[in-house]
Amino acid sequence: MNYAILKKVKLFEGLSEQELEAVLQCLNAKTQKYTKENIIMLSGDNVKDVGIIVSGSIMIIKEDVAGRQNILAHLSEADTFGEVFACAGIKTSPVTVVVSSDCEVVFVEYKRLITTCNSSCNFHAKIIQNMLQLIAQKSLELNKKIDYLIINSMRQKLVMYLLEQYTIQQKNSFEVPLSRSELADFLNVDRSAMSRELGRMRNDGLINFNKNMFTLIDLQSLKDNI
Amino acid sequence: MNYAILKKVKLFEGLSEQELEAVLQCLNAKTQKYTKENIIMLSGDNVKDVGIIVSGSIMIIKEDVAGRQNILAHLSEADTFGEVFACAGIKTSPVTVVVSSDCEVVFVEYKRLITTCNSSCNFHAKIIQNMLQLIAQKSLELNKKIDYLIINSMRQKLVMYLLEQYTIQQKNSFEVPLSRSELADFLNVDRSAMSRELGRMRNDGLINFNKNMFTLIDLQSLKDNI
DNA sequence: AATAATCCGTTGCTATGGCAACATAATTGA
DNA sequence: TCAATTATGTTGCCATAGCAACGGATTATT
Repeated sequence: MNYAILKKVKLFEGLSEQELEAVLQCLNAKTQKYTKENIIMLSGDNVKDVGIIVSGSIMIIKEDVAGRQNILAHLSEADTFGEVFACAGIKTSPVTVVVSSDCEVVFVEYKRLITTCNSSCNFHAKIIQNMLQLIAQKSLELNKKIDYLIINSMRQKLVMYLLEQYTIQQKNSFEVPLSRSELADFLNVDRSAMSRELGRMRNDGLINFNKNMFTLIDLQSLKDNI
Repeated sequence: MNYAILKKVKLFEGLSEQELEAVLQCLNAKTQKYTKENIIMLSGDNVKDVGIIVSGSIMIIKEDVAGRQNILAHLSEADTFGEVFACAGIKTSPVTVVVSSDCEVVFVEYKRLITTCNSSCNFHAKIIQNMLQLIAQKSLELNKKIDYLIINSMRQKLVMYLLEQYTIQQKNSFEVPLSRSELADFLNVDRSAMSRELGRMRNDGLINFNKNMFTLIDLQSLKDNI
């Protein structure tokens, strides 16, 4: 077990190393390795355990009825997945989880995670508190995702995304962490149409870009486009 | 205080009447009345407390950058709102809450809700457990909302909605709980365009409707339209 | 290095659906 | 009861964006 990473897991925040070891034992933790493109969980699959990413990264995606993919989230080291479904007590997953770069995942049994067992596992209370925060924050992320989805102009979506990156990275020039097709899937638009719109925005003197480096030229006009 | 309703609140599940009274005292519960159309909380407002609906109903909405409204949820008696934001520890609300029919809301202080105070309030543990489930389930609802939003054909959205109502109500003919404009806001489409599409679906022999009564005529073809 | 595979931009075509403007029906309120 | 307001349906216009098909560029594979 990679304790260096596991210590950083939000779910285990505030636990001593000893407690952490005990937890993992108590939760019947098991490590599993996956290679890129593999599917860890398919929408409709039985939700078994909560996954903790120890290395690599994954994507949480949804497919609409036409089969188009939509990226809900990118997760990497020390992130967890499946806890919401576990806590909500549903049987099948509403999302698909795919490996985005070779990864190692520790699975723990969720039943034991949220039900206080015997007195020797009194860290459960702490874990439940952590879980509460974690799930609330994930809920907020979905909320934000919805902000993107309810916009129905592609340019607005792009502006919103770029301004958000600008806010995060605090620079006019920054690298976007998504490939073009990933960005399109994230914004729920067609890749080629997005490519065209990015070109238009460049023509309009709003932005510039080269590969994944984007430069916001006219911030004010960009904001006016929202 | 209307204990008959408060007893049904998910958050207080498993509490005795005495405990419930103690909780409300401990949480500094205060009742507030609102009339239709009023705004209980505006997107961007400071999140203060958790609201519990004792009578009437409300809507949780989001506005996109262009000002178009999107209905996230309808809540009524014994439902709660604001708990996610409270638990996530954010300061401003990402959603707007409007009164949909005259209502009475009990507000409780969320800080006290999730932090165990003194020993006399040992029901906190129970409440936290309830909170965990509640938030997880709300997260799932957002997940479902996203299912609607990522679809980009209006007919598919409508079919999805109607089939869901069919599943819930177990009848080929049923009343939809939303007005036309509410349905449009819920599906994130233009009302008049939706009206047109509903007409097309009727012409195509898929459905029939009169006011809020809908009849699914050709279930198979409907499903094929997904 | 050569080939294959993937990524990304380009472009033409076209259906979809947003918007506006109006008509009619239903509901509310005085 | 009548007027006013609101809800819903209708329709024309047209911009947006999806789709498909292709080509060049970049990356991976052997």
